Amino acid sequence: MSRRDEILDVAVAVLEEQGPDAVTMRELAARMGIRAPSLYKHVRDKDDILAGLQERALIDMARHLAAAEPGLGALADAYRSWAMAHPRLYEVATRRPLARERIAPGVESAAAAPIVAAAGGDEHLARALWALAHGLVDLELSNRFPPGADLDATWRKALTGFEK
Amino acid sequence: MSRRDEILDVAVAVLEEQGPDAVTMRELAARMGIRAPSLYKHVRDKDDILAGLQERALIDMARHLAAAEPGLGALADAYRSWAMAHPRLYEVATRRPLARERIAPGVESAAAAPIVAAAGGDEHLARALWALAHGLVDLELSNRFPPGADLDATWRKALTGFEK
DNA sequence: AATTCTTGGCTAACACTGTTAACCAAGAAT
DNA sequence: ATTCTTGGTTAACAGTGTTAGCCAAGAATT
Repeated sequence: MSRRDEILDVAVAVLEEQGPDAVTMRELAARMGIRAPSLYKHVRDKDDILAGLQERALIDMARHLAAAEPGLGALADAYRSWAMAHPRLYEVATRRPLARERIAPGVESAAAAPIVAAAGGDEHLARALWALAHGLVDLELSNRFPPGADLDATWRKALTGFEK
Repeated sequence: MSRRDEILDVAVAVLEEQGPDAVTMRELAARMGIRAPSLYKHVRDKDDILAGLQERALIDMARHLAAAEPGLGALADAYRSWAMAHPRLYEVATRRPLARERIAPGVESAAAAPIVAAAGGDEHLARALWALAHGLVDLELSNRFPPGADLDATWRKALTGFEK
């Protein structure tokens, strides 16, 4: 495993354990037993680390979505459950422009594939479904829904419009 | 107009002109002809400023949505056009937990009202519609859709599921 | 075997961030 | 005439990402 990958491992751990503000060059370095400037021997800058996290999130989510049972409902469940299992990672991967230059080719389309399949190949429908799921997750993660809202019911209602 | 409101005015200007990273206490102060520490006489901390921006965004968006023609399509257009007219403000207002304690009561429900109305009072449907619109806007703003994607068509397709 | 090159660490330092403390002048209130 | 409040000031601190310059150890080359 490359040193860069070790850094990304540590970054994921810090992110999920202590939140995004704790993902600092000095904290990552400390966990690895080195000093912050040494990180730059393996990584271009902090943005490079975040792009790495984004790529990892896409890959992992793609695998999770691909393993879902067939059908729109199961796919939606998979999407939501992945996000809720890795909330910080979901945010950091999602709330920044896709760094297409820094991400291995095919990763983006692999993540999209299960959704496109569920949409029967209709790319507009696929994007609509994706946006719907992302919107629900994003609003839930940033506490925009009133406390106590029955989000299971909301998800069910949301999907009725699209189930054939 | 209170000094706090002046600060928020400046913050909005800096945000839209130079992006979120430029919204710094020293930059805001410089534009007002004072020094950074003086801002703290009118504002609790930087988070207080961001909460103020969030409140302003909600109010302005509520007015814009309320002025839309009746019908789901027009409401969706209004939502999207407001976001595209104030992209940075939309982000900063949306990508942080709703600071309900710092926001005037009624603002949140006023912003939600037009959507709830369009949903015929069904709160789950309203939240689904909101999430759909937010998801589409959010993904567009962070450049997640492939370059050149026909988003008008995606919006049209997205709404077909919900038009009665 | 002797030399050079590369790798991956180090310290020191810089410019910038939000924020606090301590001070002070001017007008309002008593 | 005195005191209090308002809204500004400078100096400073801890923490951020990042660069420059140095150096030891192992790899590679002659």
